[in-house]
Amino acid sequence: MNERQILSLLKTGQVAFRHPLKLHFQPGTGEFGVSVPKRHFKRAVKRNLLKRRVREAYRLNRSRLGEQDYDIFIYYIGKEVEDYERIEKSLVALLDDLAAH
RNA sequence: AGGGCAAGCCAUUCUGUCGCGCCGCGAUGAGCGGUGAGGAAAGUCCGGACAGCAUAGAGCACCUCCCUGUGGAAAGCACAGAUGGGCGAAAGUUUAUGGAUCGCGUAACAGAAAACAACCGCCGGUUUGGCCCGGACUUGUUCCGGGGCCGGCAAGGGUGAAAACGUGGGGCAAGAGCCCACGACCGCGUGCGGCGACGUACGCGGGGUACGCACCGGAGGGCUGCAAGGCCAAAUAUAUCGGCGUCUGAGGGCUGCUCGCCUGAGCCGAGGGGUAGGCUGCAUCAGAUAAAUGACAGAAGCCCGCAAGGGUACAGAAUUCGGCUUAUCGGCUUGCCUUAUUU
RNA sequence: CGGGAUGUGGCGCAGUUGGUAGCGCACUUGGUUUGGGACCAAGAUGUCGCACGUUCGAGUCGUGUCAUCCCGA
Repeated sequence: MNERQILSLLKTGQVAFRHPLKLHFQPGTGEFGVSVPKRHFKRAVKRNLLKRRVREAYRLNRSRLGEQDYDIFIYYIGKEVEDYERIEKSLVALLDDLAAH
């Protein structure tokens, strides 16, 4: 996703939240993006680690969305580095809600 | 064996499951093959490459660096060394450094004084009519002591970060490098050693410190930076108002000033309108463009702990290279110092 | 990625030639008032972001470091 797509998604898309993730979504072509704010994690290593965990969780669980494709952008809202299990749990819950909707 | 110093190096390793970027083959798919973070990729503190703009030239400013030699494109760079200081028992380590001392400034508090000096003090004088007080006696135009006054001195003075060479002797009214001997320091000259900073021996001369500014000398510096710059696409408008100007010349020529040179019809301010998407720059086996180089699990090694168990750093490329600085669990190699024991 | 600025009492700020660190608001105590506010008097409050260096002596000078903020397509 490029900057323009993200801005339009943030503007027009819907929002769901479950600690430590915030999910922006709208029906689309299956675009995906992640952001971890520099404000909470000063070191690039930690930001990269969190982005990779979120991406991995999305990759393994995106099939839960079913037929409909969504453009999705995820903010990492938490202030601590959470382990993979916790992140996956949150994301699965979010995706299940979205699919049910 | 313990402790320490210096230099260099490494940055855990394997397996399984599921995956990612780029390149090549393939047909665009499936697939196959290759390749994919660091010693600091970091901070952005220096210096380059590269790019754009500028560049007839001259002078003055300004900024940076400053012991010596070598290396280097250069550097607030590296290595080796010199001298002084700090730390250490030592191995070592750390820090400062051009010249000149003519000029200016500062040295709080304390202290007599912080750089002209003279508060206490020490010494001399106070006479022919000639200051004051006390004492002596032979009662005076006398003598003694003190104060005051005049003059000399800078040795001593609880301070201070720092006090105007040290010790001994001479000298003097008292004193003083005032003079002498020895020593320390500074400068100059000569010899010797060294490429050199410098060291050393001898001789001669000298006597108020430290820091900063200014001064002098040498070396370097055009400016801006990949959000530079190039290409493509998209979009349009300059309505109106004010000021300056068209060869007696506006404005511009991206570090200041002066001269000079080049260019030559627009420029500046208010106000208004449009676009802000993509490719390239981006490499010599990383080369993305909201950014790949991974996630999870299990062993082995190492460390801590009686054990259960825990720990296994700092940290993630964004045009690129040479340095510097900072962060960093732990380990290896080599050389050296030191302590203890045994032989 | 590049350029620039700022860190001083609780808050907002001063502090140049290095020499006991200040101001306003807020705070505490006392007075005044029936009570409160306002006013008057007194008082407390500081690792000067952190570390090292230069110096006899650093808020001030130098170097490094941390944090915050601003600007630039």
